[in-house]
Amino acid sequence: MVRKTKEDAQLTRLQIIDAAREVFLARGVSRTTMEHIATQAGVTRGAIYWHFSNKTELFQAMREQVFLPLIDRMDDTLLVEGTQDPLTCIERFLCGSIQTLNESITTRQTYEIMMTKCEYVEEFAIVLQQTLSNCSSINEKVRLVYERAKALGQLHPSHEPAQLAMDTHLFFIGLLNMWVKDTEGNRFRHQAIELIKAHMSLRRR
Amino acid sequence: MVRKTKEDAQLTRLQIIDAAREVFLARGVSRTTMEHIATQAGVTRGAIYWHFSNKTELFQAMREQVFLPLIDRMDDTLLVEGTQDPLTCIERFLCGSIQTLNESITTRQTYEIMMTKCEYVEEFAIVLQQTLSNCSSINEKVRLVYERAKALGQLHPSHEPAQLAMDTHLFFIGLLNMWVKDTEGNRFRHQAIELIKAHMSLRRR
DNA sequence: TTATATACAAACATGAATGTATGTAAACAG
DNA sequence: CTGTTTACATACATTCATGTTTGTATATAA
Repeated sequence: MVRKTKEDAQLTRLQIIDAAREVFLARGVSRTTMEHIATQAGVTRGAIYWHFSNKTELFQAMREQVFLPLIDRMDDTLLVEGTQDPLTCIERFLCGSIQTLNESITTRQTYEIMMTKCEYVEEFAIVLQQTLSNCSSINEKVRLVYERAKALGQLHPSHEPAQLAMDTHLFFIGLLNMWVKDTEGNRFRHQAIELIKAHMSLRRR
Repeated sequence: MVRKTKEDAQLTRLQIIDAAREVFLARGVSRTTMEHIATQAGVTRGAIYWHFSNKTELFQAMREQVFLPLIDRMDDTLLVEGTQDPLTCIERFLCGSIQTLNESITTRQTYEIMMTKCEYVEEFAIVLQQTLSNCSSINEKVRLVYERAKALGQLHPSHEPAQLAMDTHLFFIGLLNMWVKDTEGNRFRHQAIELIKAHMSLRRR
């Protein structure tokens, strides 16, 4: 059972990433051994070291699997103007993210790993910086939409788009945090959508 | 240089905790070795194992050093009613927490460790649960204060205290997260107070 | 058809890190 | 003044994870 076809190889690669995600979630990234992942994937460490040079690279692959498509979706939802009124745009974006978490186990697990099962030091410190700059760009985009809302007179005159955007952004970071940490699912998960709507209704004139 | 007096012993205990905090911050909890901590503290592993049975216990000690006093302060600020109007109460509580982070290096470092340099698995999973229940109680207290505000007619009639509390709570979690992660200090740290005031002003009638 | 590169498995060598056990000098109790 | 306990340092044994090397069967290119 060696030397598979190229497609077979890509399949084991995906199996390894899947296995890594499971084990990372259960044992934390640091305590996870290549051996753990190999066993979970039904291969040997040799296979893993063939596809990835070390655990960090494997972690990055797992991360990109969910984050790259997510960034694309963000632009679609937030920046396609004209179709909807701005505030609904933001609301949809926030709800959409929660919905993705609800529907995609992979995304959910990856978020949980990144928030509570990973230490951002040395090679991983970059990830934190990437996340931060990602946050900045979200914030920027939300601000632009609030600008449009203000131009359309949908906001209270005393509210500044920049501050509203930051407030929404921080609210959402908090929501994501609690959503992910609330693994029992009783407290936040099923009322997240309501919370978003309540948050947005604070802004509507 | 052995067998210090009891006070000396307590002092080395504190030195060990200090050293642990420094090393945890720099290398992450998992990658930190007892040897690392010992070297930083200027003792041997023997000293550490005398005071703490393992790394987890040492971590807990470091954590309690800042979190126990913090919980006390929270009650004081939030629950002493009558002196101030409710909304100012909340605002003061939020600003006070940020101020503590600004003033106390120990608190700041401990928060950073707990947010980005620690994996919440196995023995550490309890910490996450503790933090969550802590959050619930904060949320509860904030809600009570919003109830008072509503009774005093300080809120828009359409705003429910429970939802406002959750919104404020999530905003604050997000703010803490970004504050801590923004180690360069240029983006969030110096505008945190403004953000809190803007957030609260959204609520005032 | 043969040579080579691929996709792994298996074996090996090395380097930690942990916990414990033992040693020891000084504080303290009597 | 002596015995005991304290507060460590030192030494030891064990476990374990990593990266690399080697082996190998098969796809694939030529």
